[in-house]
Amino acid sequence: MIQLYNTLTNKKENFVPLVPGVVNMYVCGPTVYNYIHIGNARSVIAFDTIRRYFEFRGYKVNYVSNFTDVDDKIIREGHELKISPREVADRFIKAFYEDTDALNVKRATMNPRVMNIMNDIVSFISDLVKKGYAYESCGDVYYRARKFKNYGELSGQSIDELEEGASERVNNDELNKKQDPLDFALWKSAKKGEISWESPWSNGRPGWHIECSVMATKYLGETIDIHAGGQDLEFPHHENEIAQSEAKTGKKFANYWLHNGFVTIGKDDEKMSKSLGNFVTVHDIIKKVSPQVLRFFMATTQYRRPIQYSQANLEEADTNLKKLKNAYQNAGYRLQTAIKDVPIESEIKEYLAVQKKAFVEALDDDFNVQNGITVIYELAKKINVYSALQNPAAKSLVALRTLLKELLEVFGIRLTDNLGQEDEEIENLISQRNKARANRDFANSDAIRAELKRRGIILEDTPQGTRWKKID
RNA sequence: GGCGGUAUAGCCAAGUGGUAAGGCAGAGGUCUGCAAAACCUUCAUCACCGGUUCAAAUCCGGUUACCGCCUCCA
Repeated sequence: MIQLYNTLTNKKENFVPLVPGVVNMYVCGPTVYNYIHIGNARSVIAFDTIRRYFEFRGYKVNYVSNFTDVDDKIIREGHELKISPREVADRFIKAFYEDTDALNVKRATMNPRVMNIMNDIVSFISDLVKKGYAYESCGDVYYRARKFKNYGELSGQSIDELEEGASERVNNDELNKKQDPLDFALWKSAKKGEISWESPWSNGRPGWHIECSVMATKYLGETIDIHAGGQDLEFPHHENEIAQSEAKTGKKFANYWLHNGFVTIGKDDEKMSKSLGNFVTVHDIIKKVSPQVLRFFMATTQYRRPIQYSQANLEEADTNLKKLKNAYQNAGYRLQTAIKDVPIESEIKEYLAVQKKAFVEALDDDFNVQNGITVIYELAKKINVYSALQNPAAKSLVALRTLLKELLEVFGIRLTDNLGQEDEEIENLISQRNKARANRDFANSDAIRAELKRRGIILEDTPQGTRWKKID
């Protein structure tokens, strides 16, 4: 039984989907006005990993994540680049896919865009107006927060406390239009020259929160299993989504709310964000660090914990990932000389079952990837020990490395064999080197090894002979 | 001020009452001509104070420090 920490109740709960075997999840996606930063990547990777785990456990996952392509920042960016908002969005949606593909993030079942569902948004808002949950004011439409009785439920705040915070910062212009400082915009009339869409109230565009309510209910149903996003979206974004959706449908919006922790940066572990200006984009980072390493680094930290982004931590992830790759490749190499015609030892069979069970128990517990990765290290060690035996059975080697591969897939890590083969020139150099070694002409043999290393080829002498691989 | 989250070895990090998993780094060793890869051994009393208990990192009370949300942000 999978257990999830539900932000709505602040408790770990058994996960029971509405439809057995199916998970409908909605994940808040980025505003596409720039390359994604590693904080966005963290969220994307965290929920991709969770999705992969659900699939590993046999669920079918319908995964919907939006692109916010109507927004002040996009309009501003468009002005600067002298292109339309749509072109800004197109450009950075393309970049989003490039970056997330590099991170081996599975494509969402669907990535709806705000511009494409304008009619649905207008109709959703109209319903809220009809029901008395929203009102028009000077061409804008606002949501009556106080009218929704559970307002504040998700963030655990009483409405009066929220009111206090809100009243301090609402400016006069807003205050004049709003009946209450807590009310938030569903529709904003366009300023002169701004991109806009027609509506019963004004030519304008939607407020920020409404798109997710519309998309989630439109594509996944009035009640969804899981709604996810960054911790900073808990209030007001998700609070407002609940208010909008539940006021309209009269049904519970989402059964489980999942929020990922932040990426921190610098010696003070400060939150990284676009507004603080201390952000690092994935686009830049993967020029220097293998995207697989970044993926491994993030996927092996439990989604609710903060992640400290630092060179040292990335390097450690790199070391650890290499170790796992080596185990896989060591077994692959040994396969060539392993005994073919014997069955898997029962001890190995049992071992694999025990490890897999331990992995599932770990991840079932609110995706405790730390304990999951411990199982994987244990498995890697076993593989190395088994590979070093006098007479390993090919079938056991295959079974061992298959489990390793399968488990790492959950983290979005793809293992491959990278042993070099069938390169005549390199094979020749290796056999020259081995002749030199046999003659104890180590000066010569080391020179050959150094030359190959210069060309990106690593040699490893094993009891089964010399193998080589490319530096990755 | 309100709400929430952290605090375990040099670093990352498991562990919710029974005597501190795992990884990195470090030290020693095995294998190797030397390497590489790998394996073995070694390395902490859990922020602080007080309490409950036969027994607490784990429960209770208090203190301190850090982070986040309450305004656009994953």
